[in-house]
Amino acid sequence: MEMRPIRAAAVLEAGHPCFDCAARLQAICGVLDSNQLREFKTSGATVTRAAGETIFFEGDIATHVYNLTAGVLRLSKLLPDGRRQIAGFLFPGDFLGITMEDEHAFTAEAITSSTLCQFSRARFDAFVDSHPHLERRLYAVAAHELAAARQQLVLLGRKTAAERVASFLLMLDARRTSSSGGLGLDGDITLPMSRSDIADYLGLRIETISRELSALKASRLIRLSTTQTICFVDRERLAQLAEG
Amino acid sequence: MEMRPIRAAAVLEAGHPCFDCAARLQAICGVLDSNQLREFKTSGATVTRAAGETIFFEGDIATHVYNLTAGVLRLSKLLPDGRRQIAGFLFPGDFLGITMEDEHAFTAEAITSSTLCQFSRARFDAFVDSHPHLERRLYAVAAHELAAARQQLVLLGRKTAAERVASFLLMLDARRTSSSGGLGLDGDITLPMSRSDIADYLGLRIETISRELSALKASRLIRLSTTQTICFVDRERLAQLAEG
DNA sequence: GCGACACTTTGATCTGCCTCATGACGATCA
DNA sequence: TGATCGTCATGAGGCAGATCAAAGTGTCGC
Repeated sequence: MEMRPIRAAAVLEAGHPCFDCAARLQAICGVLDSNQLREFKTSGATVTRAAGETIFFEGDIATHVYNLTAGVLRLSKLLPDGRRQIAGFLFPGDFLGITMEDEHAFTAEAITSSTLCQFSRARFDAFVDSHPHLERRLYAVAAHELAAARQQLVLLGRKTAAERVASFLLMLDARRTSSSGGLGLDGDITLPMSRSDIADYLGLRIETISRELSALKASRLIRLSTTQTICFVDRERLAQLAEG
Repeated sequence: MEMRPIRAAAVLEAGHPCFDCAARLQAICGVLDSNQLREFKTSGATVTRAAGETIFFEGDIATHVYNLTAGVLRLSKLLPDGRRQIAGFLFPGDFLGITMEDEHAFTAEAITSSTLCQFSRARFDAFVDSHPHLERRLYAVAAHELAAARQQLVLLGRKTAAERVASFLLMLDARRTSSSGGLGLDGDITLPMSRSDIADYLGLRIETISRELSALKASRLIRLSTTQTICFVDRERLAQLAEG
């Protein structure tokens, strides 16, 4: 099932509600033309969350779906004793709320100050019903997320701590190139999330993240400008390390 | 996006190509009526694989998609040094081939002798294009697989060996109840896969699987009729163990 | 039945990452 | 400037699960 090139006009007229949305072409909205987009946008609302605030909790009834237009989110789940696993990070353009269940299986929280387009599930479904290429786009998004999750299964099931951290840095860089707002000079990437978030994403402890980053730095594969800014020195060897 | 109850007739006339397909109602075919189903089925082919044979390799061009009608498959990936991760098992009724990439990211192999309905990607896409509720069903399948994969992320990232094995047994039982062919008396479930497959699915070694199953047996949570047949003795405590 | 082989179980030891402890660093604010 | 707090880094030691080794069990062909 390929994406047919139903391309929306890249430029919107001034005054369009999505005029200054940087994420529009990355998001599912990318397949809508100016009029469809206006209708879509006005069927929902814009909501913002400060860093640390929650969009929804695991177990909440899934009443809405969202498009993330600015900021970074994490999707996480807690075990009864407090162990936490982060299933993924969301960047501008990402769709939030793929599920066929009544309840959310994961908690969604803002890592940085974030902006989202919010739609009620009922309205969203109705809109999708009448826009077949949007439905197709949604399937593509789900398939993409599935591929990413399965890739992460390999990492969590079989990779060493060093391989996990290397894979993570490369993955983050790959996404930054396409969508994220965390830009920098050349090989510089910004880590919007804390060591704790990285650890819970990679199935490690924060001490291990620190140690592995220090080791990568000592082997001259990366440099750490600040604790949140990383510069690739030898991407080749990093990629080798990531795959074992 | 809910499933509207576009329900196909449950009973097919004799002579219909899908007449004796046990998986029809579980598979994506469940939303097709008798005529649509005939058209669909005859647009593809039926293929069989013996235990251990491969349907496709990771890296192969994704030329076809499949419906598994009988048997059990595994989806796996190898790291260069031979470490293997199994991303999931497929049972009758499951759809194989959700991807937007040109290449398969995982290898699909038959664990038991299996039968599949095979469709060329092009024909399948065309058929889906003209059957909107099939498209919706595909999205539901992708969303379901995504939820399962994320659940597995929690297991691989944060659960102990004992918790993983307990979770696995319960998950297998839950699927058997709905679709699998591995029936048995009451609480008996059949493990169609080897210890090695279980280990590579749970991110453990086969010795650990053996030890944990022995431990569950010793604590009277399960009984092992044969090495491949397990009987739940205390499902309650098993479920508690699975969640920590 | 018998032998060969693959899979599974069990035991002994090892190790990679976790746990616990402590200190460094940066941000905020008085 | 210094005090307080949260995040990050680093060291020492421990443990869950890996690794290595060997014996038990089932299956298949003859």
